[in-house]
Amino acid sequence: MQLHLLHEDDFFKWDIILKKNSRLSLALHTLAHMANAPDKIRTSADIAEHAGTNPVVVRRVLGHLRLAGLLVSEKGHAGGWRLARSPDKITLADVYLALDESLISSSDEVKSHNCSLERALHNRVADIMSDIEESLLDRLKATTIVEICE
Amino acid sequence: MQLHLLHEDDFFKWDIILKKNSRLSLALHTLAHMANAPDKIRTSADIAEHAGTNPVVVRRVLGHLRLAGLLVSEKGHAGGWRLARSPDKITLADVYLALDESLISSSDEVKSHNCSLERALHNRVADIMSDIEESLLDRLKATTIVEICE
DNA sequence: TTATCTAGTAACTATCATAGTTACGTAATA
DNA sequence: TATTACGTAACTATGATAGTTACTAGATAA
Repeated sequence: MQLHLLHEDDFFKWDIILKKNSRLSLALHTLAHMANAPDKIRTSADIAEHAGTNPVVVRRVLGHLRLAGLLVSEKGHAGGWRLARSPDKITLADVYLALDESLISSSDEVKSHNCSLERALHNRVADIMSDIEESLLDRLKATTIVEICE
Repeated sequence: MQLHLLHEDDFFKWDIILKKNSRLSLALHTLAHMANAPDKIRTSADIAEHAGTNPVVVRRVLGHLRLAGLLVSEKGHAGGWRLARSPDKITLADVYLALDESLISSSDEVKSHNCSLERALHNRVADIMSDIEESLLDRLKATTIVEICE
């Protein structure tokens, strides 16, 4: 039925490219607004309305930023979200890493590389992908949240 | 029903990140094998079996490379696929661009940026994304198909 | 001429990631 | 004690991708 069952040499995959993913945008959007008025506490409902999405989605995304120590949240009356530290100490790399995405997906399913060509190919490309991710991070580290809303 | 209908300030999106996408891998895999034996003509069925996928998928992906002038294909008896030029003249950037993917997706749906903050944010991030894609391309241009299978 | 082989492509299905949504538990406070 | 807001599970809807079937067009061998 499926051709790839016929061949044990399971195909390996890399991906650069983009994902249909608005988490990064939502995170940056929110952080930028917070940087402009750091003392204001915002509820997920406020943020969702401003960003045109749903409070649960907001809590989901900002939860990653909380885990990464970029935001703090408080429950109950007068609760909500605020920056955990000065916005000039938060870089785009912090945000990117907080969202736990990776530029490179070298599939785990890399099994038997029968031919040496495939092994070589895999290693070469993996090295290049590492280079690329490193330079991506360097570029993101160079910009803080404050700078993107000046 | 949908909150984003309540707010005209339609949210804009960027994406870095990766897509679940094996086209790049299939393309590189195939090109690397062709570089090793440039005179051999390969059918989509051969390639599919070796890559563990389906001939139609192969023709779909390689079709992009043909449009980009990296491969040629011939129909009929003894037809199939081969390199359109020397593999040391094909860089990873050629392949990446042939597949018509873009690292950056600054959504077309960027409508009204009501607040100036959003305009600034959008412009800043777009600039950074351009930087990143440029350096990605530079890195990919630096490696040829021949080099990834040495 | 005819059979065969191969690319090109449309159309459909299956799978998966994501976002959106509802619902409810937990914690804080007026 | 009622209210507010986060935390999170569970479900649905949507869209991208790959896989698959089936067909057409073109090229060659017999």
